[in-house]
Amino acid sequence: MSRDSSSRSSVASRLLRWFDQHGRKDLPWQKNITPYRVWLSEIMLQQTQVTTVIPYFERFTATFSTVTDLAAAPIDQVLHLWTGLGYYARARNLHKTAAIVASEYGGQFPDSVEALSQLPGIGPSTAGAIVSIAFRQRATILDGNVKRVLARHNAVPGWPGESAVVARLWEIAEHNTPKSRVADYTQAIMDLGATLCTRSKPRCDECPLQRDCAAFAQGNPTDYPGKKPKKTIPVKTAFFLIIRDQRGNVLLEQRPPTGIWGGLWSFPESACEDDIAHLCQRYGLKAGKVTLDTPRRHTFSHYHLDFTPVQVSASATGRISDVNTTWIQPSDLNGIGLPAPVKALLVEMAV
DNA sequence: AAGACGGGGGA
DNA sequence: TCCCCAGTCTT
Repeated sequence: MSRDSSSRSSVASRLLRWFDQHGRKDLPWQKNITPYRVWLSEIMLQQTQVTTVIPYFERFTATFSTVTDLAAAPIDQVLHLWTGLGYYARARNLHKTAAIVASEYGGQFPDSVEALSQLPGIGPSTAGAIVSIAFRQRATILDGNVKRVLARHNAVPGWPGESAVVARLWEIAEHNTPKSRVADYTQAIMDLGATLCTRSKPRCDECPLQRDCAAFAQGNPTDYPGKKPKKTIPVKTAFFLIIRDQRGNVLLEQRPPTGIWGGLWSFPESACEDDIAHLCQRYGLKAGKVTLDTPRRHTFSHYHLDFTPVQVSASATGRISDVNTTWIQPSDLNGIGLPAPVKALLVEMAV
């Protein structure tokens, strides 16, 4: 039996009934639904919560009405609008996919999971979201909220980072996906995970799936999904060189296109205090007085970065050769992408 | 299969 | 502090 004897209606029909009464239907991307807007919202919502995404989504759609407009924009403008959202590879892939849709699909997104999955930044879950929500065709998603709902409802043990666990969750997700009202169903199960079936303090008393929820029956819903095995993350250190000219402009360098803060602009960076003078030479500068600021910590998912801002008084000696640099005014940060801690430092300097 | 990849918010 | 979130890509 795929269904508990106490359940009189399917998971999907109970979720849809709950969604009709309690679901959120006025989020920005739920209005004027188009493939472009659904795609943009789904990329932004990867690993990022709704309240964080909303202002970014509004700025993007106000700036770029269509995927073709986005494709025509310089990548620096895209990264600038993405500043603070994190996972900047999403922004680079967003721009690549916009270009492909504009040039190879005439500005119209393809409508199949297979074709969508070929585009940069679109994986199986995002493709399922676009097909089901924007094209209203049967397709399945499995994002963090859905994983949590299904892991609890079926008491699926293990951490979803393990391939066997996520494979089992995909099976369940596909089994539950209805043929009709699939757009509302997709919104409904994400909404349930975001608002009732939350990581901590789930509101099981209000849940339409409570009566056949295995984890609720066990009395331990928050034990699902299984936790990621914790490991201590390393600490890295760096010195950020704050170099200003007579007009107060600050020297920034564009980071390589891949890796941490890929394509974003940051301070010249030294791993070692003794290398600061040597590093300055690379920028065509002769270092004078060096003043160390108090260190700060920025934490990534996989390491801590303890960075020390360093005020360097420097005089120009020649041209810069192999690094892409620019001078900017801390009071005018428009047009370029900045990592959050770099932007914070610049904003402090502008005061 | 495992690691890389940001930043924010809740507890 | 720690956890982890509307995942995907690279190795």
